[in-house]
Amino acid sequence: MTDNSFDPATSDPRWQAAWDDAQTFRADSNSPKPKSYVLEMFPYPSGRIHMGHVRNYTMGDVLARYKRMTGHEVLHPMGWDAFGMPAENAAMEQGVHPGGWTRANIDHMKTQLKRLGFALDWSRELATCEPEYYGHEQALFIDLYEAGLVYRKESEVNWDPVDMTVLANEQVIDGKGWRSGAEVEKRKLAQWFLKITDFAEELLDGLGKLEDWPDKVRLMQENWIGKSSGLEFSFDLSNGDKLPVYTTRPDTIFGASFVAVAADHPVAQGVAADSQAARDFIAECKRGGTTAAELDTAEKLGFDTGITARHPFSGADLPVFIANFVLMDYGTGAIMAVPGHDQRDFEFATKYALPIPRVVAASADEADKAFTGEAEAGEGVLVNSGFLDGMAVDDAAREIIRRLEAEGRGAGKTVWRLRDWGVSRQRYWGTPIPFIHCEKCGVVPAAKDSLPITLPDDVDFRTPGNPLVRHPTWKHTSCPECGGAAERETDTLDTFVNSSWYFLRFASQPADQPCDREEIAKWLPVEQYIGGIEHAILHLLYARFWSRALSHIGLIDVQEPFASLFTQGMVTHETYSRAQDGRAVFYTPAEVKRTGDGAVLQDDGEPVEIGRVIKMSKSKKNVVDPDTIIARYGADAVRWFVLSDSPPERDLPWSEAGIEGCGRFVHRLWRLFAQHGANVQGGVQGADEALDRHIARTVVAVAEDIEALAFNKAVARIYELTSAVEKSPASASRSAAIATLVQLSAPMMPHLAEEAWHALGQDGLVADAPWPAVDPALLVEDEVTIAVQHRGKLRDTLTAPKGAPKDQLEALALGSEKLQRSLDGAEVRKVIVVPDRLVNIVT
RNA sequence: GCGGGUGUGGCGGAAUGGUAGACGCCGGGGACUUAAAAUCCCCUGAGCUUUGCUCGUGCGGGUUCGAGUCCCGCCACCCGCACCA
Repeated sequence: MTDNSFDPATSDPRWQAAWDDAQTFRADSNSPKPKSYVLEMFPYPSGRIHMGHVRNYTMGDVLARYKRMTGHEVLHPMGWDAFGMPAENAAMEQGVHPGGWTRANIDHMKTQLKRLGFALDWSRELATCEPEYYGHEQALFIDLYEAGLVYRKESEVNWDPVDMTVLANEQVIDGKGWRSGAEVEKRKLAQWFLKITDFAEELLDGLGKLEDWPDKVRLMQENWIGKSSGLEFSFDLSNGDKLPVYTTRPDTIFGASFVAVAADHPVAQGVAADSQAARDFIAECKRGGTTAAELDTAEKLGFDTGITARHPFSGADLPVFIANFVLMDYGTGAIMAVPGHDQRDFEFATKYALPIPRVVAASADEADKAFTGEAEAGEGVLVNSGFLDGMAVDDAAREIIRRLEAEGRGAGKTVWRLRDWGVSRQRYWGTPIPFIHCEKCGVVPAAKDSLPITLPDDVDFRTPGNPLVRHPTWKHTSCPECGGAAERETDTLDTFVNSSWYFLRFASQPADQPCDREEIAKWLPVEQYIGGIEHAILHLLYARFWSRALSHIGLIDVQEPFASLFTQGMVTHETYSRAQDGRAVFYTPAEVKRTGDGAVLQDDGEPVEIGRVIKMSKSKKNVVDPDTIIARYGADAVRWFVLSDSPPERDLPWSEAGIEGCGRFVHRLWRLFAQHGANVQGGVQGADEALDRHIARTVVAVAEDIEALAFNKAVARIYELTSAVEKSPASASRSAAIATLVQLSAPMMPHLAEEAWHALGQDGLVADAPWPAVDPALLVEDEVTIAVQHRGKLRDTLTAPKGAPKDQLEALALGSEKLQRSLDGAEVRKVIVVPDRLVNIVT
């Protein structure tokens, strides 16, 4: 080896081709090795990959390559979440077909991913927009229907009257359609739903077993499912009606001083029918924002209906208000308000001068203690509550439920926040819902042998509305039951359905069914799933639901598809801008040159303002293009950068200086390998024990770091070992260290590692090499450094034999000149000895 | 407002209750070179009366022989949200 430079432009493609030719990363379902399924969330084919993808897929890749080296049969697939609105937007804006646009994007992005040298099994690639995928999804949808997990009901949508289309929430801006600017209407449509609520309890319980999921994600899902238990009972109203309310604090029932209903509650509507004031108030409630933050800070408002509600125990007449803080779609849309023990009720009661009785106190003798400006939601004993007095909160709640149930006036009830999943989308670019509307037979599933029901290609997006509805022939078919003329369902499925089972199809892709039970059992669950926190709730909950639902119908036997979940941080970059006509104009990093602590625009040399480091986004122009970076530094430098420095769960600030440093390190490593190749021919002898120990330590530590996904730490250790090897004189140990270093860096810098492996004269691919073995004897240190402290402050460090007895360490420490100077003759009162660590002298 | 998280040099960050700042970036100095680039070596938390000492992990307390780490109370920022009765 005489060539002293490493050229990624020629080396990267060479090794990528070598892996392809050898089908190195093809997963064998029949392998006897232990399996490992490593999966990253598959991308939406938007057109180009971004740094977030690079970071996500590099993490998974390092793990996949490492797992291969440690003797696992690894499944590491890739595919495309290929249905969705951006393709239809492109169709409308650019006049291209969504399918053509999507497939071109896939081609391009696949090329980009290949440039990064990912160890992917491309033979299992799938795109959800292909009939080979969505046809099976249609079959699954029919299966779920037959199992009673699919139904239709009326539901409200955002309707854009100009574009004649349904809008997603994110497409409604200030109540107007994002494209047309038209006032959005609420329309009721019959839509398809999946019965996720049947699995609410299971999905909640299952979270407890997902120990390798972030607590944060589990908590978010728990809150989303939102189980609460309480009491539902009815008040008798002064107008003769009954008003059912739901409460989670039945124990505080004697503290109820008013009753409140939501603005769209039937009672409110009834009052509004002949009261202009009520109508005005209801309109006002609807004007305010509906987010939690808005509502929380908004003033509590109420409208006294004049109706009263008879308290079920005290018999008191409580006023009934319409209140802006009561939600119609939770519980019964009406509450008993207990101001003493609920902060919202407290604020309301204070504002409208309603009584605030105390019914829970720390002890019985504090029954009349005043409130200190806020409600008390804590534990205690019941007071001022008749037959409940003296009881603990939990016991009182049970007693109230028992009594009301015995009297047939109410019942304990569990209420969930989780609602059924609406999967209908009135769009073209999605999986056609495999149902047929027949005038005679009603809505019937398509025959399984008629699947896939494919999308028509001859559509145009110049006319408003869903092309499937407008298409001259597509929807016309015959009824599978009676054979008569019938129409296809023109709704398509939510794209979250596509991503709810793709990980199954990766593991097993028979032609005649969605997946094979045995093969699924072989590969699932996914050992490590990696993706963004933005999918913490919906995607991950839906995927868990689908696994359960498909298990429920006997297709697979997987309750939890993802054994371990990791959510990586975002890739960020500082922003560059100038104020122009009172607005900020942003510039891309490529247009800007950093100058020490400032930055100037390349074009005019004038300064630009350096803004906050935030997530890369097109609108702020703080993006760097992976292709440009790969072209300049090579794939390995980019991979190394996204693994370095920042812990993977935190944000990664991209910087030009940082990637340059990584590029330098790649070449530095190469020089080490290349020089060694030149030197080794003499056959170097001799051992270097310190280096041997360092290698052994590093091999173990890097393995631990990779398994913990602590890539930044693994990187630091490789830096350290590199420096140590560079500084060490020629020896057999050094030769061994260099081969080891190649193996250690192989998961992270696979191209360089292959090139070096080859140059060192090793056979085959380093991708197929095992993880380096370690002699356990080398991990045992025989000398340790002891810290010598005086009153907890470091005064000296000493070397001592490992395992030295306490008195020996104490004597050694007391012999330290530096310590004695610090002691300055003071009386030693106590000596703390921590074996192999430190001696602390207390005076 | 509620829930969760984070806070350590100029920057990204290390650190089972036991030597704070590993490793990288930036910066400074030097070597090599006609010169530059590349590369290599050294320095790089602050302060001071500099063989060394003092201070220092958002702020204020506490526990401990010893606290970045544990406890209590604050502050700032980030993320999530559904007034869930």
